Amino acid sequence: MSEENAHNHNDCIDTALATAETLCLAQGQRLTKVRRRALELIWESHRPLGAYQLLAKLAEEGFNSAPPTVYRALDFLLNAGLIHKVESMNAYLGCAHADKEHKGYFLICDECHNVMEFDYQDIHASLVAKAAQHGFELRSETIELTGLCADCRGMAAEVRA
Amino acid sequence: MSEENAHNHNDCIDTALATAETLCLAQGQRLTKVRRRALELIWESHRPLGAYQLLAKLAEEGFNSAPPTVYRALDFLLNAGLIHKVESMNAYLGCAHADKEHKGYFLICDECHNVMEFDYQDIHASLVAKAAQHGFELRSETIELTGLCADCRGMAAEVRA
DNA sequence: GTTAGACTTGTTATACCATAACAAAATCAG
DNA sequence: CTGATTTTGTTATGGTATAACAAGTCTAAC
Repeated sequence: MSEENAHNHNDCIDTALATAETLCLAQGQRLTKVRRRALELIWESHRPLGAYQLLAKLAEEGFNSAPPTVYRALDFLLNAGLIHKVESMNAYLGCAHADKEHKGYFLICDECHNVMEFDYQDIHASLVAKAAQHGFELRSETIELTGLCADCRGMAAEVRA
Repeated sequence: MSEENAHNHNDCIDTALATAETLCLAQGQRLTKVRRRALELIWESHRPLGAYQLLAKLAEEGFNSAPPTVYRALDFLLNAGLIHKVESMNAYLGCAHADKEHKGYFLICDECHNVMEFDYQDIHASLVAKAAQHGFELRSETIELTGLCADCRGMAAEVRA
C-alpha cells in the first residue's frame, strides 16, 4: 500500500468513526472528545502511530499533554476493539473490523511501514489445534509478519530495472 | 511447564552453551565472557528475561552496569540466533534450536510465564501463501500465543475440584 | 614483538514507552 | 440538586532502548 494508492482514505476514517459511534452507543460507552480525536489521528494513515506521536498531535490541538491522557485514550480504544496494538513496533493501528470479534493478524511493510490487517480462520484453527497438542489453552494471539508489500516490491523491481 | 517439572534443566543450559561455542567458532564470532554469561543467565529458566533484569544479574557479578553492555550482548546473541526476543513481553529467551534456521513461534503461559517454543512448518507455509495472496513478500514472523500451559490448567482444575 | 586495524567494551547522556497515585472536574441517575 | 461514577488533570516515576565518543583488547601482518 503506497501513500498515494487508489483508495480514498477519507472513507476509511469516516467508516471507522461511524462504527465507533455506533459501537460506543450500543455499549453505553462514552466516545469523548479526546478519545474520538485520538481515533481520528490514528486513522490518518495505515501506519501504526506511537503513543507519544499521538500525544504530540493531541497537544498541538490543545489537549492535555501528559502521557496519561494518551494512554487512557488508547486503553479505551483498545478495550472497545477500535484499535490494535502492534507489539513489535510499540505502536497503534486503527481496526477496520471493530464490529466483528477477531484477532489482529498483521502484514507490516519494512519499506513504507504501512500495515495491512488480514483475517485467516484456517491459521487460527491450526494454532488452536497446535496449542492443544501441547496441552495449551489459547487465549490471545500476536501475529505480526514483516516484509515487503506489493507496492514496495514493485518499486524495488523498477529500481533494479 | 512447571518450575519443578521432569526435565533436568542443567542439560538445557549445557546443550545451549555447547551449541553456542560451536556456532561461534564455526562463524568466526567471539563468545566473550559477558556474552557467554548473558546467555547462561537467560537460560537459567524457560521464562523470558528482561534486559534490565539481565543487566542487574551481570552487574552483581562485576560486569559493567550500564545499559549498552546488556544490549550489545543481546544484539550479538540475537544475531547469532542463540536467543529470541519475545516482542509482547520485551524480554529475551534462550533458543533451543540455534543450529537450525527457524522462526520463533511461542506459547506463553499467562500463569507461570514459562514460554515454550514450537515449530510448525504448516503454519509457516500458510502464512507465506497468505502473504503472497496480498502481494506481500514475507521476511520475518512474530508469532506469540498466550494462554494456560498444561501444568497450570491442571492446577486450575485441582483448585476447582 | 611492534604496530595498524578491527572489534569489543566503558562511559555519559538521552530518548522513548508506560503506569502509579491522587486531585479536580464533568457527567449521570435518582 | 446531590451523591455516585466516570473522566480528566497533574506530578512523579519506572521500564525499555539507543546515540555518540573514548578507551581497551585482540589479531594479523610486518
